[in-house]
Amino acid sequence: MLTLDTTATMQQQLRSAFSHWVDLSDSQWERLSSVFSARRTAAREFVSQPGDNAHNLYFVVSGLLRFFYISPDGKETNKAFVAENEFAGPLASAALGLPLYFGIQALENTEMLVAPLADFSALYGADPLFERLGRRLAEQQLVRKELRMRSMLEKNARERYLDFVSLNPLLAERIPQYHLASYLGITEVSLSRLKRGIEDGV
Amino acid sequence: MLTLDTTATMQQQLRSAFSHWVDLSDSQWERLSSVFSARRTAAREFVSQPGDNAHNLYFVVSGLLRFFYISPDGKETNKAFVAENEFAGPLASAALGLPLYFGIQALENTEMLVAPLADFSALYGADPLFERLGRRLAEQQLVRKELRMRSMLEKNARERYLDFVSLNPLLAERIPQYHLASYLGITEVSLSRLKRGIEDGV
DNA sequence: AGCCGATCTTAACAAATGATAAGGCGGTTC
DNA sequence: GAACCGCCTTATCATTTGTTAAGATCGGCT
Repeated sequence: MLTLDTTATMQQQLRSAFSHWVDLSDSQWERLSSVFSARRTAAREFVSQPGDNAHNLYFVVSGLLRFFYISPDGKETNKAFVAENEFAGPLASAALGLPLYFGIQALENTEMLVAPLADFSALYGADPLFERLGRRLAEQQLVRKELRMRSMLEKNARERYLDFVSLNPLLAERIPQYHLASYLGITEVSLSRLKRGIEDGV
Repeated sequence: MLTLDTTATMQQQLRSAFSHWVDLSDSQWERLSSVFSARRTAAREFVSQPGDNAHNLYFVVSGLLRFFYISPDGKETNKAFVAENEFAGPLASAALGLPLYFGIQALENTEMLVAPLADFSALYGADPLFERLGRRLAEQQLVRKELRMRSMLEKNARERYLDFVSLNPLLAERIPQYHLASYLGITEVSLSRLKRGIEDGV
C-alpha cells in the first residue's frame, strides 16, 4: 500500500522527468500530474494484455517492464523494455484509434505512474505546452524506433547483441536472456550460441 | 521549369493532404504554405546525401523517392519509399539535432514541395495548430515504423515480401527488386529466390 | 545493327539462424 | 532432501539467407 509520502516522492520523480521535455509552471504541473495515479506490480505479473481497451501512458518509477506482441499462433515477441525514469505508451495505436495490440509484463517489482491516454491527450487542447509535450514524446519514440529499425536492417544478430550490451550494460544484466533474444529477433538458443562464440573469440 | 499554374496545382494538392491532419483556416494555410517551395528531380538523381545539413520536410506531388542509410563500409539500405501525396522528413534526427544520416534519391521523375524543417518547426510556437500538425506527423511516422518493426520481428522474409506486395500492389511494381530487397532486409538474390518459390508453389 | 547500362535470374557453396530434444544449475517450496 | 520451476546451455540436424560469379533480358543510345 502506498503512503502519501511515497506517492509524493514518485510524483517528484515524474516532474523531474517531464522537465527534460518541457518547462512546466506549477499550475501546469498540477494539471498534468492530476491525470497520473500510482500503481505497483510484482515481478512476473501482467500489467495489461493485448486486446485490453486500456490505453495508458506509463512512467516507470522503479523496476522494469517488458512490452510484447503476440502473433496469431500465440508466440510472444518483445517490443521494448522500459526501466526507471522512462515513459512508454501506445501513442501509435492511440493515433489510429485501434485496440491495444501488445501486452505488458513486469520483469521486476515495479512502481509506476499511470495516466489514461485519453486523459493525457485531452490536455493537448487545454494548453499548447501539453501539445508540445505530446509531440516530443512521440518524437522520442520515433528516435528509438528509428535506431532499432536501422540496427535490424544493417546488422546481424551478433552485432545487435553486442550493441545492446554496450549501450545498456546494466539493463542487459536485468533482462532474462530469452526475453532479450526475442527482442533482438532471434531465439534464445541462437543467442546462447552467439555468446559462446563471442567469449571464445576473446 | 515550373509555371505559376503548375505551382498552384501542387500547392492545392498539399493543402488537400494537410487537411487530412488538421483543419486549416485560410490564414493558417497561407502561413504554412509560405515555407514550402517546389522542386523537381529527374529519375536516379539524388535529392540529398547523408551528412548534408539540409533537414527538409518533403511532400511528394508526383513520382517516387527512396530514403536510404549508408553503413560505414558504404552499403546502402533502404529505409523508406515515399510516393505521391505522402510526407517524409527527418523528424527524429531533427529532434536530436543531429546531421542528416540518410540520403534521398528519386526513383522516378519527381515533383515535390520542400520546407526547411527549421522553418516548419518555427511555426510550432506561432500557433498551437501547427504544433498539433507536427505531433500528428510524428505519430503517423510512429505508426509506420511500429508496423514495420513488428513485421521484421515476427515474420520471415517471404512473409514480409508477400505482405508488402499485398499492401502496396501498385508501389511494388514501381520499385526495382533490388531496392525492395534492401527494404525488406534481404539481398536481391534472396528475394529473387523467394519469388521463384512463391510462383512454383502456386 | 551493335553496344551498354540497369535489372533480374540462376547455380554452387558458405554462413547464420531455427527447431527439437536433452540436460544442467540455482533457487524455492513442500 | 526431494520435487519443482525458471532459466540457460549444448548438440544435432534442417532451413533460411548470404556470397560470389556468371549469364539473361530489356531498352536506350550511337
